[in-house]
Amino acid sequence: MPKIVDHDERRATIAAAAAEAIADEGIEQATLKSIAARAGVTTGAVTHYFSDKDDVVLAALLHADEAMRSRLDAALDLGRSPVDALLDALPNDETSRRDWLVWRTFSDAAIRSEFLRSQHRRSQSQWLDTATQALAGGDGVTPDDARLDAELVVAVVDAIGDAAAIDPGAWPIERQRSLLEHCMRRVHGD
Amino acid sequence: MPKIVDHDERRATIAAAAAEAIADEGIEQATLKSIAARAGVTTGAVTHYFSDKDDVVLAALLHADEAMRSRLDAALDLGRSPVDALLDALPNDETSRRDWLVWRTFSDAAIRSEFLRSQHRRSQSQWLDTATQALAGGDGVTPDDARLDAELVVAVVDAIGDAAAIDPGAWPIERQRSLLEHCMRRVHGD
Amino acid sequence: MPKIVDHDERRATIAAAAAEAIADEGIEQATLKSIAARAGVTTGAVTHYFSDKDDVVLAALLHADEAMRSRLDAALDLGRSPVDALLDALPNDETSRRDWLVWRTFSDAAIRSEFLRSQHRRSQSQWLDTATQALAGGDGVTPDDARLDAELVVAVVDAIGDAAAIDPGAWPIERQRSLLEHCMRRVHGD
Amino acid sequence: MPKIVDHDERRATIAAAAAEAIADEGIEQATLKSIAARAGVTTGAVTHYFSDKDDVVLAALLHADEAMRSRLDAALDLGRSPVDALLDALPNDETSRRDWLVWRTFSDAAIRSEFLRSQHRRSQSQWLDTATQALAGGDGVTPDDARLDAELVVAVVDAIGDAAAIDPGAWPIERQRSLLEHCMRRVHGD
DNA sequence: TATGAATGAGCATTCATTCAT
DNA sequence: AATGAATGAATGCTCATTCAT
Repeated sequence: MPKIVDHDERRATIAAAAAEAIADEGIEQATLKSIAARAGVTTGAVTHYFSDKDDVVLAALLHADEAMRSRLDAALDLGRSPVDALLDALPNDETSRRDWLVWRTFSDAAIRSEFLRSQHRRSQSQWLDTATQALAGGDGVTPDDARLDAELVVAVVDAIGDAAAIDPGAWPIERQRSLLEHCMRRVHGD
Repeated sequence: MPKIVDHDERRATIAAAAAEAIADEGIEQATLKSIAARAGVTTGAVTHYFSDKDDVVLAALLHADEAMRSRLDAALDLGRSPVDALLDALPNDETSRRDWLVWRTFSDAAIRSEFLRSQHRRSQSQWLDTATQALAGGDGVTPDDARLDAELVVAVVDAIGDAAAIDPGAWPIERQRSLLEHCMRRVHGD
Repeated sequence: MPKIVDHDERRATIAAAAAEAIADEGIEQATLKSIAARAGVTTGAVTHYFSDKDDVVLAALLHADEAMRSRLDAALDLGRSPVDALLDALPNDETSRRDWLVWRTFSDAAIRSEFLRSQHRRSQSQWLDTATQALAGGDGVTPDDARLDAELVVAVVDAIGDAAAIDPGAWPIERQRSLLEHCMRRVHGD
Repeated sequence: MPKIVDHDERRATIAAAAAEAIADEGIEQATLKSIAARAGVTTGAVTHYFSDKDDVVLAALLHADEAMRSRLDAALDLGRSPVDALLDALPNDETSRRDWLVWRTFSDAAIRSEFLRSQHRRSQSQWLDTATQALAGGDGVTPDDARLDAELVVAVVDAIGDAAAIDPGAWPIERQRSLLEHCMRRVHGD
């Protein structure tokens, strides 16, 4: 019998290490060696679980995407207000910032890959669906406007997340909250 | 007698070629050789006018940033409405999309460089100032709210520009206009 | 109770798989993994039966050498004419071509290994002995000439086998037969 | 002005070094590093003049092929007898043996490459043409038989060259001459 | 007996950089 | 001012080998 390992768990560990490396060093500077070192294995182990670097990177991107979505869903499930839930998902600590940085990388990679673009689009529309649901229930709002309101909120969240991930110093949580709440006020016509 | 060349013009040509290369191939894949080829010179010429690759890249980023700002200013000077002016600046053709892609690269680079981060921040606040001015004049709006409205619009424009640069197919100009106009409606309380 | 396996049979199976792999992919491209896959086992099993890759390769070379010789001996035992027997041994189907390709590899390996060179030499002289016997019986031929005739025939067979193994399209069986028969005619003075 | 070098001469030097390396170490063991070292340059220089390893190898193969042909042609031009000329071309010293070893490698490579196979075939037919011409002039020999005689001689020369390249110790020049002269005697019906 | 996880050395290749001309 | 030859470090990747199970 071979050494017993959980193949999927192993892949997940390496994917998480890769996400870290990508966030810290950028997608090109994140070498197999640095990814392996973060995961505490050798480069050979990485190529044992992934066919090539693209494969590792893809796993890292999906890993971070999934993590971001989970964070938002968890917050909503806990019954927090949309604003609070979104603030939970925005880059406010090491982990969430890391995921936003990886998400940026995902977007960049999507520019030059048909396949990643479709993944990216799918992920985007899931965000939009969640937002549309979370914002539902306003009176006297046409479905078209409801959709546009959701797009508006998603756009603002994206912009805040991007800006805060790039320059955390310029976007403390209070600034994030203040802009997000203003957005909600404008959307609700207050 | 040495050959007479306009040093600055030469640098600008190469910077523009580098911006093109970065947008087309990504910052890492854009090699000195490919940049030189686009500019119609040899790698030696590039290193003659720039100290190293970072220097070329910086020039390319500033070049594209400048181009985007000019486009917006020009549109406003022509007396176009804020919405039309912003749509002019958003990625609607090869050139504007290219500049947005370079802007993304700029943002990425700012993540890991103190110097670029300060440049990036300055560029962002110029956008915000322009937006604040362009949107000014609403009655019964407190200065704080005016500032937040401007931030909101800038955020939405950033998000649209980003999304459209990444996935132009998903963001035809009509969609850009429709979301932007909705944003304005909400801001003006219609 | 340990699983019961026939050690020698197991080695033979793997050696045959290795011969196949070497003929198909070349000696360097034939990896332990690809050899194991052809044999329907894991790489661990291969290293269990052989000390290292060189050992597997050696077994494959001897395996193919043995197969070629058997094919010639069998044909002669069936009472076929020397020409027909040799044509049987030449590369005329998948199997015989494969063995010739492995034989080439054997020769290559012999260039850089004292040990393989001696094996190779022994194998060559067995061919020569067989040929000398098969061609024996001409009248008025001195023993020296008989030996040279045999060398001549072996040389021609080697050359045909080589050429046909390398470029089967250029060496259909008719061409092989025609050259071989011409050789015999010249040897017999017709 | 750049450093002035003769591009073609540079390529030829590296190709010769590669031929040496291939003969000494085999095609796979001949690394770019070892080739570069033999040529007295760095690996970067090799890739500067050749697009990749395949390209270097091809140049080496053609280089050796050309050298062998030249050697035969030169001997014939000097008015030597066919036998003497062929013996000149056969592996009798370091250089000629090296070329025969590279020729073997060429043949091997031709097995798996359509392109090399066509090159190989062309080279083979040039040998045959030369042989046909050199042997021409026998009385009472039909053209068909003349062609077959040439094929026979070429086959024997190939076989001797191959054997002598692989195992020089077993094929001193006297043995090469003796078999080749016997071949000629049989062809001429003595 | 047999597995396949893990290693790490070695490869071809790419590329920013230097520099003789 | 401009060239492009040459360098050499670094990368992704392959693979024989080892070994815990």
